[in-house]
Amino acid sequence: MACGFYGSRSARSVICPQGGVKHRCRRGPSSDNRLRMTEVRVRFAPSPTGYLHIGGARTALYNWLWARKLGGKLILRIEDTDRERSTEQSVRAIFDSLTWLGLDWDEGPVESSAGGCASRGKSGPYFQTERLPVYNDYVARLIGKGAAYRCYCTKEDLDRARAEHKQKTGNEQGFRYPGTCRERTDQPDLKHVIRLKVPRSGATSWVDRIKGRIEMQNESLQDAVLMRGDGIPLYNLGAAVDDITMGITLVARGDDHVINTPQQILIYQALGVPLPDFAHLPMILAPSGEKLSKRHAAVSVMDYKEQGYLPDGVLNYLARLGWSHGDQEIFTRAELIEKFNWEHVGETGARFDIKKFQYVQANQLRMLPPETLASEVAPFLLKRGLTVAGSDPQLIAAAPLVAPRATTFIDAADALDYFFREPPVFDEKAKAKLLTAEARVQLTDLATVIENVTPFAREALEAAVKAWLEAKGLELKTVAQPARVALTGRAASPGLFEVMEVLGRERSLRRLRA
RNA sequence: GGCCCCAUCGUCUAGCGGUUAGGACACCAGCCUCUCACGUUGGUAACGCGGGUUCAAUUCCCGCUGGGGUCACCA
Repeated sequence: MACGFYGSRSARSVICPQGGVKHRCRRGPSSDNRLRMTEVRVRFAPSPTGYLHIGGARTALYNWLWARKLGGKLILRIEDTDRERSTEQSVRAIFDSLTWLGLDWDEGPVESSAGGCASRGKSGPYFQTERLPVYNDYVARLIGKGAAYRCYCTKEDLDRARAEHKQKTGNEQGFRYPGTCRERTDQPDLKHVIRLKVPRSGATSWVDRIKGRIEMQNESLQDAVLMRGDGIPLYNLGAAVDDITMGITLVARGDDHVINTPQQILIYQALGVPLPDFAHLPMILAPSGEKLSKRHAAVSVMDYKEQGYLPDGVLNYLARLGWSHGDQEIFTRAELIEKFNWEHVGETGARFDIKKFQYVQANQLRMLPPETLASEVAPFLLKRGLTVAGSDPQLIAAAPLVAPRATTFIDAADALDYFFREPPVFDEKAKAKLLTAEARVQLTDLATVIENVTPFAREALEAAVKAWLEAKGLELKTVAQPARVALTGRAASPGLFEVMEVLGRERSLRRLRA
């Protein structure tokens, strides 16, 4: 990818904000009717300042589900206006993560086959730093309407004012721009930022698709900086202008943006353009209740890929974390698309629970057809030094045996190991305990018993072995464990006869006689 | 601290005035069984507090408490 206007500095590990604010108003009337009239256009607008974390992935998922459910469009927009922190590597991480999850976008930047960066869709470009003329245009309009103004205050001026505020109130927080340049009439050609001219009275409100009606008094709002001194837009300007020019009909984003929404609405209103719907998703919390960070769990989407999770497992868990559909816990992708709605998105921050995640993931793993499980687990086998083709019939035969015993592909690969390693790795403890001289004699007999069983399949094997045991007055459990260790090297495995069947006659005999 | 948001088992949640407050994860016990899982049966476990409104509040309103978010020329 050569979307490279970031230089090659490496990504810092920055946690994308996905904070939370909640409310308890009744939901507004659904605007499904209106949405049905016009094309639904939603967007996922990450900033490329680190890996894509699961909170961001959940936001992307909900947007994607909504677009797919209603036949709308999902736009991917890269909010790279923080030049300090944005990296090309992070852009790639966003692409890779979304692609792995299978969350495809209809418009936005795409990696071209040549390895460069192309653009798909007609409302691009989709990198904010490539849209500077658009922001200049809108700033001029806002100033023309009296909704924004040039502010010549320097950083030092503001720092001084902040210090005074702190001295006076004893509080570092709560400083607000005093409005020094608000009514300034001379417009010298000096370095300046652009600020939003927030009305001094009145209130700004909207009916959030998740949180219901939210209202804020304008006097509690700041004259936020819209554009830096260097002409690069800040979040509120970039988001509002892009959502307008890209025709976004529903803005669904993290709950930490509730506070920015009034300012953005003010921009829409000043411009006289229709408002989109807003949906603010509660944040994902750590088990302790604080903001989830990498101290608590793997938070990068790609970490889960490496740990052998399934995209559908991740998506299923993320969907259920904060959204529900009655008592259903396990969903296919198609069901998610069919059943998702904003009405059943919860208003409370949800704690990340790895156990529940694993449960959901394990269920998704078990739903895979043997062929798919085989081809997906093959790379994880390779990581253990076992070169097995994903299409290997023996692998496909073994896959269903380990599926109910595994949560991730890593578990599955581990459980598959002895089918493909010759000789198997022995659990020394189990070997010492169970493969006694006495047991070995018995295993030799067992080998003889199964030697000519035809077909060499589980039912026939079980019948033959049981008949032999009965004749000798023995119970299966007396030979099962030694046999298991001889065949698999372990004290725990799938059923003995299934294992023998997959191993085949030759190898089963060899291992029993070893 | 200001502003904003939230509040049902430990966790994720169902509930949208009258329910034995349901499900799932986790946990405990039993069953199944060649081991380990899967599966299955049962169990422990919740409406934060105080006022209203109402014949009736988990549910509606207010306050309190608690938790969270946000107060940048970050997003």
